Amino acid sequence: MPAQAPGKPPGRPPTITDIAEAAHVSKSTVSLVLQGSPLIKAETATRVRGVADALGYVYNRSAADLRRRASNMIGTVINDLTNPFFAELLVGLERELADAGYVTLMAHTGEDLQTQERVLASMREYHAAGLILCPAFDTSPALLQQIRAWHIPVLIVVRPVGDESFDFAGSDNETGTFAATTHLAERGHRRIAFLGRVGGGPVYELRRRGFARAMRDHSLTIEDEWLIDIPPTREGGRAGIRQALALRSRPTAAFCYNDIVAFGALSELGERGLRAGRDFSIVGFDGIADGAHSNPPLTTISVDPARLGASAAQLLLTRLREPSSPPLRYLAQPQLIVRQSSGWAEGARATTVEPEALREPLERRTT
Amino acid sequence: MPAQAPGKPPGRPPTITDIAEAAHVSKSTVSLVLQGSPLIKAETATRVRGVADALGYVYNRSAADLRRRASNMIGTVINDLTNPFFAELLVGLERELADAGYVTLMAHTGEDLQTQERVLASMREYHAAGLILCPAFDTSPALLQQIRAWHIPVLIVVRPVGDESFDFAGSDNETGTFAATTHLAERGHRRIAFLGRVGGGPVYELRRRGFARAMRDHSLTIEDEWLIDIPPTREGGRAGIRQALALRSRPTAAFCYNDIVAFGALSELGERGLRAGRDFSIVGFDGIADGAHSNPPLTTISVDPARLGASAAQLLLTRLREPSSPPLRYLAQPQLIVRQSSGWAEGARATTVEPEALREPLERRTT
DNA sequence: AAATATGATTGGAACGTTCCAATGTTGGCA
DNA sequence: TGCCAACATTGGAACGTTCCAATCATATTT
Repeated sequence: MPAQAPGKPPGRPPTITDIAEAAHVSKSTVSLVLQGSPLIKAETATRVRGVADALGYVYNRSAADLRRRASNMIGTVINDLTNPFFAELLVGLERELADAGYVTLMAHTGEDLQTQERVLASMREYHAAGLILCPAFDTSPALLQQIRAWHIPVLIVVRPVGDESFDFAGSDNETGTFAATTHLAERGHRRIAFLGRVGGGPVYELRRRGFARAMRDHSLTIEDEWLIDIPPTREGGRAGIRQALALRSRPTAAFCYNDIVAFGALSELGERGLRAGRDFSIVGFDGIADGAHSNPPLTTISVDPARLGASAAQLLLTRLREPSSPPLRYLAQPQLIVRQSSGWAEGARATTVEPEALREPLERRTT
Repeated sequence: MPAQAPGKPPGRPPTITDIAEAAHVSKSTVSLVLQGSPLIKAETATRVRGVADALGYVYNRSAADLRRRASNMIGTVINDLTNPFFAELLVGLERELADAGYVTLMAHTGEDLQTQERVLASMREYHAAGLILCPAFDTSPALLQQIRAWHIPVLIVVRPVGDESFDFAGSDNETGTFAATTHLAERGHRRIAFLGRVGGGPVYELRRRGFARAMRDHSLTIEDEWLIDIPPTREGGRAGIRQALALRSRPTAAFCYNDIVAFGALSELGERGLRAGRDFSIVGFDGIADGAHSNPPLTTISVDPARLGASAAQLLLTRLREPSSPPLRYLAQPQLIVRQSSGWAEGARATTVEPEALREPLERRTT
């Protein structure tokens, strides 16, 4: 602990040169010690370290970064932290990076392309060792090409952009949606709505495809009006349910683009005196923590966002180690978690006892 | 845009010296131009800027930071991003900092004191211009004294720690809770539970005090068993309701320590076939976005976390401008938002029409 | 016409690291 | 005794900025 008087002005913080003097070695030696180099004799190293502590030395990364032409910062760009999915992803990401000795330079775009461009440029100035990008909607592949010219490793997360030549971590959207829809079909639902964006990009496309495939596999037709175009928000979920309930050939269940939409749906159902899982079935996608404690608890396709974040970090770290290996790719296999929001269709009867809802033992103190 | 070939090796990025040469000025001039100094003639400035763009120049902050002995990074330490309250806070924070030309070095502690200490030290090495700290539970004032000795401005957020000599941004917990409890009392509830931690630190104390004061003001007594000790999590909310409903003198309403707890409570009520707002009343605290779309929508005390974050950022920026002004302090005045989760007690009848639920017009695309 | 003020530009020494090449210092071996 | 290898350590030139003091040109005042 430095013996710096609380009120006193800084007074020129010690540098490796100061340590070198005090320890009667050269600054090169000190530098090597601080880097944990095996070149230095063990006893010298401990002595130097002792002196450093005694002087209250603080490593100066600006200086090191300047000389090394690199930093230990990873720039992380998130499009919507308001969605717990991304918050949880970020948590997993940051933890993994910190464990590896990296520090997270974080920026939020709120889906704004200009902001996105600005923060990326800023991260470049700061010499970020790598970038993790959850691209905003409509991010152009051109931007990525540009970043590539910066010669700084980028990992795209969640939403694929551009060709397959970029490192990518995401989830298997088609398989996940297929599982979700199949689950509803197996519970006897024949009229199933899809609540989400039309033309919302590749992720939407894949989910819609999984939905269509599952319907086909169960010989169910899809009425056009069941594909309900809403923004992927809680508000959107509400609106989607309102629309769905007003349809001629009214669905008895809905797959929701993500958990947020599903929450909106649950809310709207509740306000109409309907209970999800009994009067109407809802399945979400993402597996955010809140889903275990919504009303009712949400059946969803879990991609385990925190784990996805951790994997993404791992991928980038691998890339940093192997700058010129072929594109890396990680697709989380999502998992169906059955909770109370999805039930049996009228007429169809449960032949077995419903499985108890899976409930995470997660226990975290908050606020 | 730099005309750098996509595959080619970097090849020594241009520096101000290169620009100086190309523009036939000194590097001092270039430096001044980049800083937007008024000392330089306008036409020279534009010419230099032109050359810089042409060469694909990128400002090197490591170098600048080394020389200036300072950076434009603000270290932000969050204890629990998993709680949307903090996620929204972070969003507000980051946006404000970015607008002011600062970049956010973000770390998540997950309430772990060791992690907290580690990341703070790391931010110090990176020469953060200032720190924003949402302290983990049981953060010792000693840690803050230590940081003070670093001579780097710190702003404490949400949870006060140590004496009043630190800059602080938070919300008026007592008044907020008072309003929440009053709301329940005015709706005819006489047996009101308090779901939260006992001994959970100053924030808990203040909320409990506001609760007690409101009860007293309405001549209501508080049975000990109504003070239900649960962790401030969704799980905790569930457990709290289970306990509450099992009590001899069973409450008809509950104030929840935060919105997360309230969500757990709503979930548990739902699973027991009870409807919040009709069979039992729930009020939360924080005003996170999800509250507008829970089932049912949540009555809560809103502190507008995003705005709190923005204010916090402003406070720190002020401090950076005025390093030695007296301690700054910002207490957000929380606001009661009445939605459907709180209703009239049995027997008490609504004499006026219930106000329409306030619903934010927020519309954000996600995932 | 000299003196002074104002405006525009510049040299060069820092800032605190890293890392290459060089220098000592041992000890082993022929 | 001399030679070489292995081990420990070291000088010093970068890295790309900033900013002070100095210089040079031009305009204004006396």
